[in-house]
Amino acid sequence: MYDVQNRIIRNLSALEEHFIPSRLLHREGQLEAIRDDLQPLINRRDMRDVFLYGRPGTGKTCMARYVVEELKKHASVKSCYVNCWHNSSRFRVLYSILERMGEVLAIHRKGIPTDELLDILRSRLKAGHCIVILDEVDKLEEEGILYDLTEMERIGLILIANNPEVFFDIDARIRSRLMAMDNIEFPSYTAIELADILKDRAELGLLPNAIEKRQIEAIAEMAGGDARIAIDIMRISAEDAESRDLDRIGDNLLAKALPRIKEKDLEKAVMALNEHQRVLLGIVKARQTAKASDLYEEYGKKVSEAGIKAANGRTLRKYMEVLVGMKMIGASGEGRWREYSING
DNA sequence: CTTCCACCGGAACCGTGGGAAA
DNA sequence: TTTCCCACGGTTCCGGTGGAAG
Repeated sequence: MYDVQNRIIRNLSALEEHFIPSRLLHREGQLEAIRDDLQPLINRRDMRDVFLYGRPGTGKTCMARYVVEELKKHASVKSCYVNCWHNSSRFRVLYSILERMGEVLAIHRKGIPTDELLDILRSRLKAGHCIVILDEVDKLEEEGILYDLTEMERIGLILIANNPEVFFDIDARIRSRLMAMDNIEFPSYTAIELADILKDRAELGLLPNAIEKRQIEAIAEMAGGDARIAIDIMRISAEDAESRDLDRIGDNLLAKALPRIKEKDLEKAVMALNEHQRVLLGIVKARQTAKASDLYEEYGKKVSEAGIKAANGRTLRKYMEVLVGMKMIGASGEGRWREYSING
């Protein structure tokens, strides 16, 4: 569909999360390094596995996709992207890989053992190499899958995580394999670098004069080194301006965009919780800080008021673990002196 | 110093639900 | 249809921990 009557947005997809730009600014070193690691695939040899780490919005995922797409123009390899946040078990990771390789029909059976998935994958790989991008690899619950995949021939891994601490308290055999990978750091962008990236996106996604250079610099300053946030601010304020039928983005819309992004992110995260987790989160939020004993006591009260069957104590601790892992709640102290608090 | 207490978290276990084979 | 097999979320069990109480 052509956006003929649009006054702000030229091409919305260029401002969305999964867009892969034709060039990646300020990542020349990383790009070269990964290209070198993938190089052997062109001659049908195994690539060197890579591990990309850095804070959110530093271009890791984008880079991985970019490099894989680029390579596919020169080599016949398959590729698949798996997000370990949603696929955290050994079974789920393998299932996703096979699914993205087009093997769904063959494995419709639900009662299939995980080891059989490994065998299927192994046999499919006889046909050629496959690059697997494992995003948010630090969210994996069964790290053993990393061992399975690293020992498999014709599979190339691109692992992505927020911090290199995935290496800590992990099985030594797996750790040594991770250490042997090419570890590539993605530092946060500076405001100047972010402004360059935004200029590129604005050229693709927005109509001329929809946004001023000065405003782009302001967004870059706001985003705190996070390209995802920067581009989101631009997209949301552009959509806002478009819906108000303006012919340029107003400064007031820019200022409104950042809190809206945070709000949306939180909303999305809360949606993913179950009712017990929401009760727990609500209690900590209301009190700002809660000792474990008080938290569980109040949970019991709230839940019986609402007529919900209380979850087992161990289950509650697992729920709290999830909440803390999502950074929605902070935790300090040990044992019965553990105290939970609201972040930020 | 020893025992107790209340929570933490790993591991084994169980019930459930869905798909396939008999 | 029944029977079997499996993954998965939740539960049960239990050793660990460290300040408080005796």
